[in-house]
Amino acid sequence: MKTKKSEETRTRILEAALDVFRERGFEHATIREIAAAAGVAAGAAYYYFESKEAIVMAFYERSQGQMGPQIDAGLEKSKTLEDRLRTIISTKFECFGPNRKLLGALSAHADPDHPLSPFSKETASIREVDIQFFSRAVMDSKVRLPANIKPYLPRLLWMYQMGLILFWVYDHSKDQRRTMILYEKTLKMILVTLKIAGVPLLRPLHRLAAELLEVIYGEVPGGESTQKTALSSED
Amino acid sequence: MKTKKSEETRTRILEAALDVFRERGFEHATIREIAAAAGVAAGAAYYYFESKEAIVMAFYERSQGQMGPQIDAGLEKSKTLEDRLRTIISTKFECFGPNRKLLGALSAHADPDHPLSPFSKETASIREVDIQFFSRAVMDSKVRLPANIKPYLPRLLWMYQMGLILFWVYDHSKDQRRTMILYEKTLKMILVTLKIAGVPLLRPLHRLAAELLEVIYGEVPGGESTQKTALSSED
DNA sequence: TTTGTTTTTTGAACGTGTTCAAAAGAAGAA
DNA sequence: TTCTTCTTTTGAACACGTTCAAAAAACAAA
Repeated sequence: MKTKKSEETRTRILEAALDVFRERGFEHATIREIAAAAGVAAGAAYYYFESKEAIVMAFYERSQGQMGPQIDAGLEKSKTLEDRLRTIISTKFECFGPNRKLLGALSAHADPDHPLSPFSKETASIREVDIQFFSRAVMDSKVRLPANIKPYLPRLLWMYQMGLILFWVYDHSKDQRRTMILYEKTLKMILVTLKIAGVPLLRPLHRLAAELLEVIYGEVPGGESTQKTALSSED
Repeated sequence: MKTKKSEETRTRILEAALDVFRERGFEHATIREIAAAAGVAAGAAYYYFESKEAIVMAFYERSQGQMGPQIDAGLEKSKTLEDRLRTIISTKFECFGPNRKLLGALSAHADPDHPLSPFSKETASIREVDIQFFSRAVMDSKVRLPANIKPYLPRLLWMYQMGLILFWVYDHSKDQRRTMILYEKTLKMILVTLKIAGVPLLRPLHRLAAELLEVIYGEVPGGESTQKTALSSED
């Protein structure tokens, strides 16, 4: 039974953890310190969270939840694909901003089998919600892409955004200026690329890309499949 | 003084570690187990290696050293850019093959500040040797690229290769078939892209790419700079 | 050989994330 | 209230990576 008090304790621990993380950095923060700050025993943290890193994950999920409406509203207003992508990505930068470095604790997991990896089946639902934003951004926009590539576009854009965020997390430059330039330039490049995607010259690239995407994401456009991991494998 | 015996003990520990890693996997292998297998006390490992992960790094360096001549010989023989790139990349897959999963222990570090990150200043010399291979591959090949992009090509190809390897490390498919397809298709795509890079239609992309690369790598083509990290920042 | 110096090895101890049996508390049911 | 059951909390204990003072071994100079 989900009692009120229990949920309160959970957030108290989460909040305390975020404080300590911000102060000491993720690695130097100790569970005992966090527990003390939350006014509970060390073991209590493990009643609510699977691991130290899972606390960061909880923060991530919570942020994602809070971003949802904000992104929805933004997408409502903006009309062009560029505006929509900017809405999604900029919102993330803003919301994660105060805890930017914290995300470094999660980016340690490239392994899709690790529960906390952005590509794991455990994080599938978070990821799917996220990809949905990009689906909406692409939907009824003027992009004309070959039918065998278009279905993958939202996932590719999500991947792009993950890369951007990763760069951002470790960007030491003032106000993460370098990330902003990366953002600006690469976004333009993507839009230009989508714009000229129709020219016959690029046909060979399309073919290759389509073949590749089908294998990597293991899906034919229109077919159904139970894909759980971000880059599904059928081993 | 570097005694013979000392070096021998070091490799004994390294070899024992690799055995245990292969058997138990990196995470489940314990230092005490490794030390026991090497016939030394637990602390001894730390006389020779900075950390458990540093042992994997040592393996990486050693492999890199062994690959060098092999790649050199291969580059000598092959004439086209495609052949050269295949030589470099395939050699890596072959050499790392038996210890593929081990590299996962290193890929945990996206943080360029971490000593064991592929992008850190500590690993700069390894990285530079590696990038040299790609320089040789590009050198006196028929690729015609704008002068403001071409200098970055070796580093971009190195980055591409790192991505491939990362995918490979976590590829569960039989014989890493999916990675091989990714390899095949993306390599073709890169070659096609380089081939058509000259057409005027792509001019806007060139401009954006050049501006971006200059900021990210912090270098003007021809200027000197003391870049230490893989994606240098001037904060 | 003896003495002094440097390199190597040891293993106990530390700090940390994590586990878990047991205690404490909350919520009904009587 | 008292008994029962479920949830929450505790804190000692564990395993592991790592440190380090001290012992041992190797070496150099006399």
